[in-house]
Amino acid sequence: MQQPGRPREFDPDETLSKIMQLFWEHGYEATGLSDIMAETGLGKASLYSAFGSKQSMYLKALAHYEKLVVDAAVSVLRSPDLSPLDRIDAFLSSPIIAVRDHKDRLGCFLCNAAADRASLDKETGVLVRRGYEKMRTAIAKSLTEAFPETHSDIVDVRSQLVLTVYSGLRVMSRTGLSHGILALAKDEAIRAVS
Amino acid sequence: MQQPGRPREFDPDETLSKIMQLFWEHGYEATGLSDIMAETGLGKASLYSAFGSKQSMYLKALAHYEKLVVDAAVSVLRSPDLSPLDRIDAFLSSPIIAVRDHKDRLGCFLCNAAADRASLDKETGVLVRRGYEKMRTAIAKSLTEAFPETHSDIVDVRSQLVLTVYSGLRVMSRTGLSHGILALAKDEAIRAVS
DNA sequence: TCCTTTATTGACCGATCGGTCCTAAATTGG
DNA sequence: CCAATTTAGGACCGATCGGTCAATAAAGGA
Repeated sequence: MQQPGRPREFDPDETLSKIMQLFWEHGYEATGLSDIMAETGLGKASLYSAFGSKQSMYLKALAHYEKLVVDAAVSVLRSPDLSPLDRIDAFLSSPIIAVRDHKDRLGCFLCNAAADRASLDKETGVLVRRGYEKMRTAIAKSLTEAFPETHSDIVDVRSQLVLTVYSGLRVMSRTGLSHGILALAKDEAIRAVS
Repeated sequence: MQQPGRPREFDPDETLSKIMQLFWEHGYEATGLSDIMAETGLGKASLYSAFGSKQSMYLKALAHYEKLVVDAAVSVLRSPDLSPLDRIDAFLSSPIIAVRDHKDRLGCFLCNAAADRASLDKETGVLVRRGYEKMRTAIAKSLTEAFPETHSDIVDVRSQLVLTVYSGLRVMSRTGLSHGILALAKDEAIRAVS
């Protein structure tokens, strides 16, 4: 079953991934329509008809990040193959490993968006908070599993700490800080919630 | 004693403070020369002759931030009126108080620069890392004072954790997150290094 | 007073920005 | 084969971008 009219020649999801990469790496203002056209190979009008304005592209890219990357992180935090504490370790280690193995200094799109756009654009703030909360909830679940006797208030506090450390690691990783220094903070954070 | 030629009609330091505010709040790309002209009341050419290109203005603004804000934070961390641990508490509380009392969602210019520019511009990365290191050293000094018997390696690790939490708090504060939630993480971080 | 030096002002520059529109191409159902 | 519908490509839009320049103004030294 297909709509009448000429079919589109690109995969919107794939294209959105490319747009996401650009905004993720360079931020909102530093990414031009021309960059997006070059990266996706699409014309301006195609992009507009598919995704709307630049602002709308950014929000869609952020939502796409939530679906791809945040949900993957949440999966790690629920992986049955690891102990609850090892899952949190893996969660906090991922930014460090990215730097160490792939010189990946993208950081976290949510964190970058927080610094870049959240104070200027309410919708961005809503999306970022939602993504953060997803991760915090998953962290809290792991902590509860690791320490069933701990009061839930304490779990909330500690999960917030883990999330804050994650956010800090991601941001600092963009400055070129060595992964060794980042790993220090991670290990101490794990110790703090154990 | 004065140079020959027409004297400038503005205070470069005051002007740089205004430029700093703009970049701090809106980031590099979202701040236009037109914004800077409006805020400072100066003509484009005056700005250029005094501070150089936009890129150079940004770096000077970042260095200005280091001198004003980072050094002030370091002073807090050395304040003789507070116990060493209370100084660290005050340091981590400042972003939360800013949100609570002044709805100040600027975050930390260093952290914003890290997310915004550091991965695109090496000089920005150098400045940001230098500012971070200043703060970390001051934190380490307070920790050593608070727990003289602790091994210096442990102090380094814990000071890095405090700095990471600070960075995370500052970034998350820009999303509109309530100060109550931020305070949770802060208290737990203090507990972790105590 | 006149010359040199520096600062201010506003016009001006080409390039690029985000966004629109029109035409041609490709598909459907009739 | 013929509308109707949707996409693709690219010319085009006014606005704004960062940056320069020449003319003018204001100071000091001689």
